[in-house]
Amino acid sequence: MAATVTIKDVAREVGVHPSTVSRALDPARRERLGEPVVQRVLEAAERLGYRPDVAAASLRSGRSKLIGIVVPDIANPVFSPIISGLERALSARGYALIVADQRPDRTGGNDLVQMLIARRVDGLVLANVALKDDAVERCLKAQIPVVLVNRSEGESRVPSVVSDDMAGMMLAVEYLIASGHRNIVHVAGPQSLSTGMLRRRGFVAAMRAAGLDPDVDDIEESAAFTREAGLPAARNLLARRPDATAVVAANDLLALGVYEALREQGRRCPEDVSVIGHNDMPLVDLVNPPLSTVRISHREMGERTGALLLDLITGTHQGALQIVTSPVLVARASTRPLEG
Amino acid sequence: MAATVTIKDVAREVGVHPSTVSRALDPARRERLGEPVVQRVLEAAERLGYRPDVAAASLRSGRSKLIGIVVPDIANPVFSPIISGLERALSARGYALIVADQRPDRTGGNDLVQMLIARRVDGLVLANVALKDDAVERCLKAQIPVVLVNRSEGESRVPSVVSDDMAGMMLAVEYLIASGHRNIVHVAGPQSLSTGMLRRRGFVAAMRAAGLDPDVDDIEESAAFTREAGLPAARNLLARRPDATAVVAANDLLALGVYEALREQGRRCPEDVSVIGHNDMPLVDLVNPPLSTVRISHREMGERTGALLLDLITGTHQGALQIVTSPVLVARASTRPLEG
DNA sequence: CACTTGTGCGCAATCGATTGCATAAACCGT
DNA sequence: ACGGTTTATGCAATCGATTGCGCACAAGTG
Repeated sequence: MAATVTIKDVAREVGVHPSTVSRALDPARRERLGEPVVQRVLEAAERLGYRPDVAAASLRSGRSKLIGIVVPDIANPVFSPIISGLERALSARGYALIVADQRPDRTGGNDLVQMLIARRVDGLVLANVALKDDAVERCLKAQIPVVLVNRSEGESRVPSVVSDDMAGMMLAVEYLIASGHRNIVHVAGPQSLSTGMLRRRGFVAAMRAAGLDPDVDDIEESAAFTREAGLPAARNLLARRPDATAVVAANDLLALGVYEALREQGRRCPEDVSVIGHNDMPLVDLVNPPLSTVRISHREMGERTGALLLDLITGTHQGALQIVTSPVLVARASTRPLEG
Repeated sequence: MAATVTIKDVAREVGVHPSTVSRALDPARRERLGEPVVQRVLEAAERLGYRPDVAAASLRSGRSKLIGIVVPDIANPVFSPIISGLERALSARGYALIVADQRPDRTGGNDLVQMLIARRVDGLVLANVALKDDAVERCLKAQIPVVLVNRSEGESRVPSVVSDDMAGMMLAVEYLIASGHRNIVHVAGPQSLSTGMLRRRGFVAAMRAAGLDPDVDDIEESAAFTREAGLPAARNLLARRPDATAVVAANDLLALGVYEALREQGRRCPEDVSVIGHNDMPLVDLVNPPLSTVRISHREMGERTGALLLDLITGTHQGALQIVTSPVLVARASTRPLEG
């Protein structure tokens, strides 16, 4: 078997003490050592094929070079690019990523954060916080660096990386208004999530700014950010407001639910009703009709989350703790100007 | 600060030796202990909020309860459900998952497997092997349990969980033939991957079985399993075989590339040309026209991969080492019978 | 030339849990 | 009642790397 080569073997090979090898291998503390020794250690380590034992290092130093991320669903097209971007940022700096999936059916969901902490992760990313979430409390209490991504908390107690959800929704509404629409309604996301609440606020703000004061009838809250939840929500909304000429959905999946509801009623998109989504997830440019939406770069959010978290861990962070990225409107064929 | 409570604290609390606590906490070796002691230990551990230090346990025991997975792209709709299913199977048994993304731009891709091994993972899942891949060699040499998923190796040296790619493609072709099509062509995937090669073989086999002997002109190999690669491949193929009435693509993204090529040429799907894909990824039921395809349950593959790997690790495995799942045909609107 | 200052490295304790072996107590049969 | 088992638990070494402390030896100072 490949007898695992330890720091001791390298030390014996070079003729120095293990502690010297340890120092020589760490770029930070290498400075205090003599140049020739460092070279010999490096050469020997390379030659013997030395790989540090992360477990041992972690045990002694308390640092694991591991980051944990908790997501509601790995396969969700919103979260998978976030994970991807995060992994990229982390691996570039020698960190690895543990992914934990917070499905509702999971026994004691709160255990997830505990589990990751028990694994001694150096930092944590939460992609699933609600506006009021005790997972954040637990991280705070555990003194562990944590960054929220995609969704933020009610009170901003911890750093976060999010899209400007209000602004994104305002872009969508303003675009419709500029196209002549006045009877605009909103399929909102769950109001327990920042994305649901802020997008709804953006809707209301943009409508008011145009002198259109939306009332409760103009908004229907969906049970989840899914196609399945979008359909009944859209049905209700369209029944209440048959005169609506445009529907703004809180995300793309909900917008696809709206498509289905319209189809059920025999109304056409965009001829009868314009629809606009949020996220610009893959393939929505190919659905029928191609969906107008608000584009968010989830991958970029993941990358910036990683950079922020690592800076926090190493204590080198400077700059804002609340990072907000700017979404852009992508107009496709599901929206059209209202004819006079 | 939350002074981390160790096994020693629990031992002191109960009035026993640390080793006793260690045994009491392990369901396997608990049997050999007295009932009352076990109870008191469990109670004390619970009360003090004891969390085992995985790093310490890993160092001593050599087991990390970590599994690594290497994927070509986390955000790919084929691989993200695999990761999701895998994570579910693993977490149910106390294992956590480290995800590593094997992007082409990565410096020294082979380091990924090494990196995971250096982190002392108990097992490895490779979702990105080519037919001839030295990553497998390295795992074999490192004596580490490994399972391939989605793609298999040329020589079956290691366990794998894959869809029956040949059979899936034959389903597609047979369906078209039964609908009256004869001039059927194939946009193949990269032949360096098992999915690309086996699906191509399935195409050839099904055609031959129907007495139609396809030649090289009927097949165009794409550079990658992407929409972008599908477009030029489809262009070439349709130029060579303008009389083709049906195109079978090696996966859904390639099929979407075929859509674009048809649109460029002003030909309609399915009126002029039927198209069929492979994978049944999310949203292909909503594109225009809804794509007929061969459905693979990637999530289930992920779950079975996890179960297999854990059985391998614990040495309790019995049964086949090559698991093959059966795909099903999903007929939608992109295919239609050929009118006599 | 003695004496302080500094540099480079060795020493040994330590992180927390696991495990082979030792041992004391309980139990058994005759 | 006693030797021989069996059973339950204690003991201490161990995994591999990190790190505070301290010791040489060299360089610098009066």
